[in-house]
Amino acid sequence: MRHVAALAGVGVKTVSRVINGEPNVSAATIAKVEAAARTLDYQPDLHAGNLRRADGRTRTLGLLVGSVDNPFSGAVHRAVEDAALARGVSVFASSLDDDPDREQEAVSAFLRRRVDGLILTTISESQAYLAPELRRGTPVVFVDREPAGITSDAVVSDNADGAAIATRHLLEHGHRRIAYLGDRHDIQTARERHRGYLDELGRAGVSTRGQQVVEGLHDEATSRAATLALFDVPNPPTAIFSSQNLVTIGVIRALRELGRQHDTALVGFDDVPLGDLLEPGVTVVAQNPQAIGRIAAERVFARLDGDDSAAARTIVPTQLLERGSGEIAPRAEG
Amino acid sequence: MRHVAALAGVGVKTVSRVINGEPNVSAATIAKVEAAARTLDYQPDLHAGNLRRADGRTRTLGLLVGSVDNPFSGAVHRAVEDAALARGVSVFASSLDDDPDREQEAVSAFLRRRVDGLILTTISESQAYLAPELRRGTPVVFVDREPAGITSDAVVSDNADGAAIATRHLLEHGHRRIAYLGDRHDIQTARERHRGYLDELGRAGVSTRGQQVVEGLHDEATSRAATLALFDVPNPPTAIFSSQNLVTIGVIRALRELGRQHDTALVGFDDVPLGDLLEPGVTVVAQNPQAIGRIAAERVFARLDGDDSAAARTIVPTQLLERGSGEIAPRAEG
DNA sequence: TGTCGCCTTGACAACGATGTCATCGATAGG
DNA sequence: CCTATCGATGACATCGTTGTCAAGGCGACA
Repeated sequence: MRHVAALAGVGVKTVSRVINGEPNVSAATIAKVEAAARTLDYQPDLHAGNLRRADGRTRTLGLLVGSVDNPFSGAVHRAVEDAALARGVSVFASSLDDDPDREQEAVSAFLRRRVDGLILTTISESQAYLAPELRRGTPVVFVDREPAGITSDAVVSDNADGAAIATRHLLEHGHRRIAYLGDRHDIQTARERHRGYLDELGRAGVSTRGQQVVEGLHDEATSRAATLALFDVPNPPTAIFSSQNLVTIGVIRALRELGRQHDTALVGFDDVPLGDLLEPGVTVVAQNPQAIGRIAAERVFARLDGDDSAAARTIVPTQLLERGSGEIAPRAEG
Repeated sequence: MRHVAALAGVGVKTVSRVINGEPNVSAATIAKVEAAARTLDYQPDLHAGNLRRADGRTRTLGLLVGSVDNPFSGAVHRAVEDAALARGVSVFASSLDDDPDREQEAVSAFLRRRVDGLILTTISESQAYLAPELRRGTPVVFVDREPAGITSDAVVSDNADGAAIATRHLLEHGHRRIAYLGDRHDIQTARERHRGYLDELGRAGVSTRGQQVVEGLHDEATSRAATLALFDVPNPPTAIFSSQNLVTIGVIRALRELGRQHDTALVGFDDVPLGDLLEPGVTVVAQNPQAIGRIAAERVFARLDGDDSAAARTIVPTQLLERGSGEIAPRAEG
């Protein structure tokens, strides 16, 4: 900026005025400064400005998702980016990998960079460590999973309800042996989905005792292995509820290997890419990651714009997509 | 930091020393400062530090990909993040949407935030506008597509070669009417893939005249429509080469609607999620986005570490994955 | 015991920008 | 013609941090 001022033959403050479009600068001066800026290919330093600027905004957001490589996360990310772009805000994106240390690291990196707001998927037992930052006025919106040990905005799917819908769907198609394949128990949504499954069985008066329940599945490989094991017993399940997209994919692989994809019902939680093109099509309780991301971003910006209403939990509806795999009838008892 | 210094009863410079782990601070002082920092929940301001710091590094990277929502982009992003995380670098990720204005906007936003390096997928005709920034010493690595009007590192797939492999594969299976469904012609990789297709037909002595070539396809919907139209002529193609993942998905949808997925061969460029689970499995020339992202990040960091060798173009091999759709024999002439 | 040198520490300027305020000249009003 | 007002401009302090440098204290060594 000094250089631009020197080249244009004006003071730095005048350059600042031109760059920021402040009023009360003569047309001739504006032209001189703009020419100089172009010549020097000047880009203002946003951070230096922020240091002194009144609002102290970095026009930057921190986003923590499961993994930027996961379709659900990608959709959330894209929605957040779209909302941010409209306001000239850039987004730092990081992957959680369901690792509490990564959560801490990422949040800390965001805060050191003075992001204006945080949109977080979390895994650690408590997010109480964010309390000081919240008091400082930084908006924090939790996505996908609700926070613990702290109160702040959250945008989530109704996991228990969605799991119940999936389970009911299978019950309604006559299944009574419905295996549950779930993610790690330290994940809040996994616990909720497990609960929804059990509750629905209970409501239907179906014993939860005889059901095969496997938790701790986190990727395709472990899910595939767990599915294969399901059929290694006398009375294998006639239906499977898989509570996460990668788990669902593992189940599909295993069922194909066993040649049982057409005689074992499957409903997954969270949509699977190209799920409608598989045979059978994969019936899922789909979440709405676009809406989750969009609403979370809107919430952050509303807070930044001064909204100080009480922290709210927004529930984004799930939707049962019947594509075939969930509508398979139970095998005749054998 | 002033507050921490005041609470600890020391000077700000001493706090700075403790925070940065500089030597020559007494153990007692370190303890006092750390206690004060914890009490106040102090987070150093990275940007303020950078303003004065000698190296002027923000420990920040700008990444521009097709769309953070696209599986290819997600994989690149994840690889870049992994490399960056190891060095304490955070990543700004933006989506290009193949829009030149977005390219300019995103790069400008990155530069205003003083990123240490850029990893870019580009669409505008020339990246000459980056020359001043390059001269300033900012490493710029182009991914997926090569730059124009400027020389800098690039990490790409061999698009023409991959397209030739796909085409040859179809020729070897006896096809002579091989339709080409491609992306917009202003995309460098799309042109390369088109070229590879034509070249291979030429090498095989197959006329390119009679082939149906549709370009300008950018999403599932347009690709689906174009595919349906392919079969609206007297001698429809017996094979299709689709030059991009979304285009491939559109083709699959259309072939299913027509009931021709088992009698029309298909090879796609770029892998498709769950492509191995479809029926038939989708034969593709797969790229290696993980490697592309990783190598690009390594390149940026090598440059930052002082590597000033000539700009290099790294070609990441493609791989033909035979899964069924590409091995379908031509229909008997009718 | 004096000197030297090392460890420890803080005062101060500087990074690149913006907020505040004073100055200057021109214009309008009396 | 004088003064009040306003537009245009720049000097200067400041944001939070680090680089530089000097000073004070203490132990070691001659």
